[in-house]
Amino acid sequence: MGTQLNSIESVKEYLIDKGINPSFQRLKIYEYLAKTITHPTVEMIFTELAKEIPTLSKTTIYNTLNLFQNSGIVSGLTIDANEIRYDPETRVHAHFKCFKCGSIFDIPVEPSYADMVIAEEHEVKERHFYLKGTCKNCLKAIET
Amino acid sequence: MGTQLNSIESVKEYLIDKGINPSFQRLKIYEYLAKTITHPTVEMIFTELAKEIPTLSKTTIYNTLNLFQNSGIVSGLTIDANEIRYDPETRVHAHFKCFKCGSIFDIPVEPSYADMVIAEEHEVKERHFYLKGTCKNCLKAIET
DNA sequence: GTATCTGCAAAACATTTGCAATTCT
DNA sequence: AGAATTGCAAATGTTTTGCAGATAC
Repeated sequence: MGTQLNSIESVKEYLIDKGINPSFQRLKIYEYLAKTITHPTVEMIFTELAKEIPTLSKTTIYNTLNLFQNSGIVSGLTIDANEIRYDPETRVHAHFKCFKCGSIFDIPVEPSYADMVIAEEHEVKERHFYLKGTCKNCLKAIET
Repeated sequence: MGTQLNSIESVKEYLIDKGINPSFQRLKIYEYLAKTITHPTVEMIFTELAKEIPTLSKTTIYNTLNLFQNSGIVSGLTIDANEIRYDPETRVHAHFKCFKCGSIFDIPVEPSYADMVIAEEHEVKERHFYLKGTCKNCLKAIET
């Protein structure tokens, strides 16, 4: 998972292991996701990587992220309409989105948490927990 | 909340109580939401209500739903990108969306559930729990 | 008669699709 | 050469915005 992949070499091995042909663009996109904690949108990924890869197109980013999602190594977060954010962390955790500054924070969850929703007889494959409100940074800014 | 509002009169009282001017369109939109368990999209609301109100426009539905959300009587569910679904139920509960048929089910949660995510020092105002997978109806269909 | 509400048409975005050019082996 | 990948341009689909006409008190 994301956090241990600090070199291009280890990203390469990781993608191969997941059955994904490690093209230059795919490596760079996964590497960027793995080192970024902000759960970026396609726009953010594009803006950042286009500095290094001037020929990069958003279509490739969309293609690549869809491929990553289908391979189960990235999940798409639809915390708000009109933007998908991408997360290379596949363990169960929650997300907090701040109304004011728009930041998204990872929030740890109790280990037993995931089991507390009884899904009747449905077969559950994904669990998403989103909290929204005002983040501690913005609260601090208001106080003063 | 939604479930007790079975007459136009009680919807009217409810909207007035929430500080919302109960226009004809607003009454009809809220009434429809309250009696519908499928968490409809704007498209679905439009298709259904346009039968009764031929002059109705989607703009009015968007305006009205945004108004309802700002007044806190409806919440918008962004379970998937590219569609917002609307829910007049404001108590904490989870939603299950079926990959196959697209249906959304309400799922009850343990009373203590909502407190199990520690949001550090963030001020939490909304909690969304989304499960995805294959619903029991689709599972049954596959068996046979 | 003035505020508000409605709804058409256009704009704004994010995402997907078709397809041609490019790259890799 | 052949298969996979990339990326431009156009299409799609949802939500928002500008504004003129209708409605209500």
